[in-house]
Amino acid sequence: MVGLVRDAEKIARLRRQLLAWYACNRRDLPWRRSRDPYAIWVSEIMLQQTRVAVVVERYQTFLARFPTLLSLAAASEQDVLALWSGLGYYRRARMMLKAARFIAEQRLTGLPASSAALRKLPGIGVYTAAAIASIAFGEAVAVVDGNVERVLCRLEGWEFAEGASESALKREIHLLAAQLLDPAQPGDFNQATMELGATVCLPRNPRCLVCPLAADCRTKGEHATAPRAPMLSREGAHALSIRTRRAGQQVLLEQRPSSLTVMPGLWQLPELKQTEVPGHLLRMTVRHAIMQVNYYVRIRNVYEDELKSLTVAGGARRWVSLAEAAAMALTGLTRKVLTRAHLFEVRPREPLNESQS
DNA sequence: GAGGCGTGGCC
DNA sequence: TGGCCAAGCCT
Repeated sequence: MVGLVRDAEKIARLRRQLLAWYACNRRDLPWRRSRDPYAIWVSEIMLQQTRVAVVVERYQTFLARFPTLLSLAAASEQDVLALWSGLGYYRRARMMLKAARFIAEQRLTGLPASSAALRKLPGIGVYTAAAIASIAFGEAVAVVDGNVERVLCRLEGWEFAEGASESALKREIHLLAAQLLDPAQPGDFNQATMELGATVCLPRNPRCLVCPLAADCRTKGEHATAPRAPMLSREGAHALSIRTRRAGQQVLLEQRPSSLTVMPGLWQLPELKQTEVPGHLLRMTVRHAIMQVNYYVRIRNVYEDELKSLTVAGGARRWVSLAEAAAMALTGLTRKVLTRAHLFEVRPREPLNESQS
């Protein structure tokens, strides 16, 4: 399977073409302007299973609020989650905070500088350890993420065989990535491969005409991808209420119990039963996907004096101003509803929520 | 090792 | 409209 090892010339050519392409085509992303290992770390955690466009916005805000590892270590979990609100996979934020506190408690000067040491920190797996080590510290270790897998499989014509173990192929991919890696500039090489996968060697419609590796590619983009687990799409439905005080501009939020596996500790609008949002009170409907479930959520207003007659669930509750709410660890759905209801807009004169029934 | 963990946007 | 993702990690 590994046929490259004796072909030093081909390896040199691939490196040269990839790096030359990257030098001209790299996107100007904020974390590429930093050499700070902490900043690289933040970007890599945020980028896990998350689109670049979303991360670009959040990365700057996060670093402005927590500019150093020590400032993060001193933060409360709720403050960190508040900045993570809407990004999803909230465990990432919790683990990053945990790692920052661990480093601070050990009185270390910063992140460990080797991939092996990084790997021991919570939230840093094989990929992230290699990414930080190569990009921030120049360690000659290859990264393998979804992009690299796709690029190398297409390059070599490797396929995920039906029913066969994926681990053998994954091992080959790691070996090949390690062979190709340019030890002189591992950070750039790794980012170049990922960038190629993200912008040229696309999953569905690869742009082979502009690919710097096309001449050496065995598939020209034609290759079977790994069989995906069939996505179940269930329909769920529940209702949320925007509960407002008539006098003050406040909403009622409840905190999800810390024992939950999904979004523990985050704040949300109180839930209602479907029947408690009849059509004439419906303010809006929001589609919101949580994992593999599409929820069609019905929203109504509930004023404070109506609360007693409606469903009451357990959990901590707080009346908060909209400014406070905007700064809290809201679930993505709640943030979406409050934004879409224009509650986060500054409209001083307008009485809140009385425009519709 | 498979399943759990979020979300906004794209087609 | 609704299915399908996108720079993984943990258990």
